[in-house]
Amino acid sequence: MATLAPISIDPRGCGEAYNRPSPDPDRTPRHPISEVAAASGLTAHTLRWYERIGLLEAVDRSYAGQRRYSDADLARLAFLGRLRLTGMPVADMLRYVELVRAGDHTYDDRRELLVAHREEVRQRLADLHATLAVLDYKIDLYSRLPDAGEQKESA
Amino acid sequence: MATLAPISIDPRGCGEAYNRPSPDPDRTPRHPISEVAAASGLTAHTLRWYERIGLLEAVDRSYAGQRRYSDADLARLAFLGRLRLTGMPVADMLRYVELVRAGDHTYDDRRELLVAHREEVRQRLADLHATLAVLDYKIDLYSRLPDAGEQKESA
DNA sequence: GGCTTGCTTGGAGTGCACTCCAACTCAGTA
DNA sequence: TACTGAGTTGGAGTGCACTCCAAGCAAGCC
Repeated sequence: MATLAPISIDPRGCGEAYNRPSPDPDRTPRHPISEVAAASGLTAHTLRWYERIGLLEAVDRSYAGQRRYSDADLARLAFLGRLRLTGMPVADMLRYVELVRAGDHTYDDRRELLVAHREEVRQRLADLHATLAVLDYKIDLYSRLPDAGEQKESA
Repeated sequence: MATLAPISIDPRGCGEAYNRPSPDPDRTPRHPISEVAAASGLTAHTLRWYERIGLLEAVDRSYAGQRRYSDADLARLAFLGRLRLTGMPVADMLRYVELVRAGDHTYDDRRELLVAHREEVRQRLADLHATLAVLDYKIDLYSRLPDAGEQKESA
């Protein structure tokens, strides 16, 4: 719901980060949930929920059991956030990450899914542009006719 | 929910149609709900619901009690459809039509409301554009690496 | 020790925007 | 006259995506 604040990490890198051939166990800095919430525009609630439903791989924990997000987690989140922000249903996002988890032989399916979403995005862009024109027209109209005090029957 | 099929009437004219100084009782053709549903992309259910909650003025009825939408109704619907399609909450749409009903002294408030929505629309446009770039990047990536059969660990 | 702050959990609750239901009326056709 | 199809109603139900809750734990500070 909240506008997704741009996260510092390039969202393009995320899908790839999923299936890194695990060279070494990722020594990048770790982030507590509050920080990730602030950076991603998602609430801590939502972050936990995404993990619960499988949108996010189980996140690392501190020895006290608290979540510690890696930079790769952030990158995944950034991309997922973009998908969500542009209206992809959570169910489709889930399907996408399941394809990613399934391995390299799902490239075609993943591409197909993204292409379909791109079409949706283009359609929305067109709708928004068209509406922007209408809004400009009406706003201009109202600006030319500032509050007329009162006139004819109104109710 | 359904994509709003473009309605044949210019949506810019609608707000004005609300407060026509009632010159004569509008002799334009009348349309049954099924036709309006098809034209507007809203379901008949939704059209009745909009009327019930006050988004639409009580629509004229045939002598048998069935709704007969005027062209002015269609124009209002076209604009409301645009607002809805671009994410304005129904509550805000309701506020807008209440301002319209309240009379000509609410121009400023109406303009303010539309300006706020225009900002939302612009923000969405920016988000969508940014995401489009990411999608292009990843789709291109998947196109270059078509299904790798299988490789490393996948699960 | 006591307090605050930040985090944990599963399950229940919320808000929005429809969407459907059952029972009904009316118009048109055979 | 029977049937079909399109319309009517208020209230209840649905689906999605969160969002909150209560109860609890651990760390840091006075």
